[in-house]
Amino acid sequence: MKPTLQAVADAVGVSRSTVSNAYSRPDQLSPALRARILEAARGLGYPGPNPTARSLRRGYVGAIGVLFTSQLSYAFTDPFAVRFLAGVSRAAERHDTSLLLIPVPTDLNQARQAVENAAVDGFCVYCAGDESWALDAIGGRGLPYVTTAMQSDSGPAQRYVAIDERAAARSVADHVAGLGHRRVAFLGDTIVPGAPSGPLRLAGVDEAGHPTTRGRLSGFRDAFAAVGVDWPAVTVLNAAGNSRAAGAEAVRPLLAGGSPPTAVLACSDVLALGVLDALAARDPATATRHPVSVTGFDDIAEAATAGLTTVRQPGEEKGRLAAELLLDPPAEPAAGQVLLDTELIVRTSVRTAPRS
Amino acid sequence: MKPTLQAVADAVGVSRSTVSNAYSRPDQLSPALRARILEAARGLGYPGPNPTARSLRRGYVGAIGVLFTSQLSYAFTDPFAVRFLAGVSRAAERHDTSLLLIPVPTDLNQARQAVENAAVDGFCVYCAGDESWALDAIGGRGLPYVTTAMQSDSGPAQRYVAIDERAAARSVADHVAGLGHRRVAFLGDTIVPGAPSGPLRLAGVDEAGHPTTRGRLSGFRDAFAAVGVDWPAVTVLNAAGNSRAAGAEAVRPLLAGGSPPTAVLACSDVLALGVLDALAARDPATATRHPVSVTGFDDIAEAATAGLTTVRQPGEEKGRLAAELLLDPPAEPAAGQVLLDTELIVRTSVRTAPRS
DNA sequence: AGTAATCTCTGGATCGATACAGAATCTGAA
DNA sequence: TTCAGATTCTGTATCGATCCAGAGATTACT
Repeated sequence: MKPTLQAVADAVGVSRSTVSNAYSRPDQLSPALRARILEAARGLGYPGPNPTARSLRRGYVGAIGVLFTSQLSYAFTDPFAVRFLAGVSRAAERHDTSLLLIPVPTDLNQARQAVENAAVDGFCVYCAGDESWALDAIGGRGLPYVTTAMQSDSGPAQRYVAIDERAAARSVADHVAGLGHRRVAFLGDTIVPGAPSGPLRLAGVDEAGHPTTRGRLSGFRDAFAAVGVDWPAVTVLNAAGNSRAAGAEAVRPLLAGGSPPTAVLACSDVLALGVLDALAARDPATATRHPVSVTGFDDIAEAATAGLTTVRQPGEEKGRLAAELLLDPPAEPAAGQVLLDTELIVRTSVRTAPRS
Repeated sequence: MKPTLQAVADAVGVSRSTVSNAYSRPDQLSPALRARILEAARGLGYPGPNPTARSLRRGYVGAIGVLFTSQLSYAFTDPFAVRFLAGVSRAAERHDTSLLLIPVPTDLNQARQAVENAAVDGFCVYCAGDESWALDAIGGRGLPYVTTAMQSDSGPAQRYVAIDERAAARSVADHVAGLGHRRVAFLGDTIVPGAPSGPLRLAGVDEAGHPTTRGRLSGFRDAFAAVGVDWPAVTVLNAAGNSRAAGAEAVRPLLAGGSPPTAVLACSDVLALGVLDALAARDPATATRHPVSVTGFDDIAEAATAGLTTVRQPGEEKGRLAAELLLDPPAEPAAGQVLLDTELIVRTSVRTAPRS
């Protein structure tokens, strides 16, 4: 059994409080006594105050939770999520705070419990779907949180670091439309829960499940509606997951068809890279007959080497700011609602539309 | 103030224990009473047992620490570290365990304290230098840990998931040597603490600070010694960090020189990619006059697209196994010491050596 | 009916520390 | 010498739960 504070106190012949002070408030006792205490502690093999007991008494933990409402390992699979995490960790470092990554079970009840059982002082919630249950649970515990998307019931005190998804998406789509593309496809991840990979019939963007996807699709739609390509004329492609493979698989049938789109606008770089994979796999003849332009979203590192035209959002900055907002809340509530700028990055993956 | 267990107990008119059981041991009370209790809890806004108090009493936390002895944000910057984390998180998910990522201050005393203050049940230590102080601190707390490298004082109970660095490095180096390269350079990150970027005079590999680097350099050395290229004849290049930029910067002077090496063997893919960057930046004339082969180490995703010849080590597997070993220790101590297989991946970045 | 076994629930002890008010000792100035 | 003020240390209450031995009430069995 590891010795406790009490054991050290007994060994030195002082009170528990004094030993505690030796560790946590050195100014409260003479340096000589403090030295004696630490010495004795070393001798007994006392490793310092028990972190859990300390948190209980102090009422704070020194850690913030980072919540991915999907599978935790996703956080390390998606390059953009990784950059977000990098930003969060940078802020955490500055504040001497640890990061607790919590696996979220698929069962909603268990998921809620996971959030309720996390020993943290607050949460950074990475939004990639419906996380209202999580915000509920966090709020129920009275803990502060910051999200990466404006919440629908967003009050003035609701903190977030987000981008204007719709405007950002519109900027790439305008670029594509401006180059003459009219037969286009929009590609998104799990647009409708449970839908199969491939073309999807959607009455409108409102049917998209995730707010982020909805926002991006809206931007795409707006741009093409502005040049006379109305909603039913565009193809909506559903990918079964946010991965290259899923992106490639989703477009494949369309590419094999007689008149493929001249451009595919994807809701993420990862999906877009998948499209490029699928295009590269076509035989050269069809490739020259039917050139296909591609755009992504996020501007991850691979996008640059792949020459992918995309819209950049500052991932690390997003994470850093979110954590900063949580750990060091601004006095002005308005300062807690941040909309980051995005930037259209033009590369080689979009060409002028071929004359039909 | 949030209500406590006691408040709920009072409201229902039962004892604290019973309310506690309602949450943690449903089989210990009648379903009817349990329902009434949970109902009352909802009514009062009781969010469930306080995680910290629970851990204190139960004596375990439900989280494991992941320790990067360098800067925490490094963990998300280095692709191999990210894959390791992905593996750890996968295992954590299976065991319903959270991951605590702890920022480690540069000051050694504070660093030790950070480890001592972490509320966790054990540690996965990602080895990338000297972490003996951390292992000491963890051991001092009586917590279990698993490392990613054989420790020097490794007893039979010492758990780790590692690779044979030397043999792995030798396999790529043999490949390069077999293709006739004799004028070569070895590139490593921070080979000697504080050394500047660029060529380094080393009496032998033993002078390399980090065990991992030492192992890899040894493998490189062995391979070339076997074909008659002895240590003083090879150039050792020091990179100031594990990044593309650092890799590129480290080789630049050598490439600019009159007789550059015909091959550069890097201790990591990231560095190797940096070398490729530097090579691509040369003017075409010198590029054809002095072709340079390059090898990496790890086989990260970018290596494939860059055509980098490298040696693959299973990063996710490493993380997964490490966490698994920690969370579910094997009865046999020998099973706690894992050496993973590596594989030479031949791509296009290594060509036959030009005839001198 | 009698007794054992089972099911529910209770209460005090405990996990390992920190907070805070106050006691004891020491300083220095009048 | 005396007394206010600073310094150093103590002791009790407390953070919010879980554990465990055992009390009552029920059920089961012979």
